[in-house]
Amino acid sequence: MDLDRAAGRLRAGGRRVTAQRRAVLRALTELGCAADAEEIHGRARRMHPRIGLVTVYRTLEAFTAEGLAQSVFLGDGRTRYEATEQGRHHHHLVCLHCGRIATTDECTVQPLEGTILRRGFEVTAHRLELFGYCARCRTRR
Amino acid sequence: MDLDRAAGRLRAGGRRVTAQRRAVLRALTELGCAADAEEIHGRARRMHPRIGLVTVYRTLEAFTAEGLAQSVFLGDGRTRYEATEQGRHHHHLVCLHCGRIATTDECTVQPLEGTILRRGFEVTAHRLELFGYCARCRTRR
DNA sequence: GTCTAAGTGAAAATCAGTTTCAATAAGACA
DNA sequence: TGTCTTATTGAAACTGATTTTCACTTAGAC
Ligand SMILES: [Mn+2]
Ligand SMILES: [Mn+2]
Ligand SMILES: [Zn+2]
Ligand SMILES: [Zn+2]
Repeated sequence: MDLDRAAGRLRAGGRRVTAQRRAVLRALTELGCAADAEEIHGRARRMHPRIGLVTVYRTLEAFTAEGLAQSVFLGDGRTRYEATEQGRHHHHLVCLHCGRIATTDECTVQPLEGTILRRGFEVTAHRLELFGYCARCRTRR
Repeated sequence: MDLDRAAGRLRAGGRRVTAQRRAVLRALTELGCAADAEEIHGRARRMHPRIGLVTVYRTLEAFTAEGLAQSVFLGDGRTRYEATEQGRHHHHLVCLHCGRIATTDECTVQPLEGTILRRGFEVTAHRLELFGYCARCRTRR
């Protein structure tokens, strides 16, 4: 998500574009997958040293509301975030041994959503995370 | 999961079978899907009035480690738990309007696990939650 | 029955995330 | 460009979920 597009979305939502928000947006894209608030704060500080962690939390909330970011839960007690990709989505493969995160663009959930709709429930979103052992950890262990 | 089976699994893991753990196990099966620690505590108290919330947390941790229970994350800031069904699993449909939870036994994730394995990552578990609007909330709103 | 380590409860601590409030600064408008 | 309104910010205090500490209890092995 480039800055202009993001700025437009924020303004469309009645929100202001601040140096802090630009810093968080850049941190988010630089960090890639599933970064937590502390990590995002640390990275955002490089561009805007005075930014507070509170502002990072508030910004992530605003970004999520405007569809610029989305939350990811990996079960480690903190909420993680990543920039949303327009019209696409991916899922995470979490290695239970080393903690590294890989991703898949493949998603086999849509057909299931159809079946569920036939039962009356309209699915608008889903979360899928896969856990196991990455190639590295599977061989040398 | 019946008591004998559960007791066996606990003992196999070097753990003891206590009145508190029996109460939590029963609470878990009575409550069904995705109950949080407070709810489980409230229910367990009916059978064992002196049980503390701390013990409930510790028991849920033990049960999870022994495969008797599993955690569920619905994104509301608390960890939820449910008894594991042997050899089966299901997924949750969370209504974004009324909060009610429905379930599906259908799971389209396994073929994806195969594809992923071909890339070297061995999937041992997955979490899938679906969000949207239930029949009730979809019609009358 | 005795013994020992696992388990328990209450209180205190931790940790992620939220709220409060006074100061700051987008950006609409003159 | 300057003025004004109101969203945003940072620091400190707070909240709510979960964990840790520690003295006491008890399951279950012998
Ligand atoms: Mn990702
Ligand atoms: Mn369930
Ligand atoms: Zn790994
Ligand atoms: Zn509903």
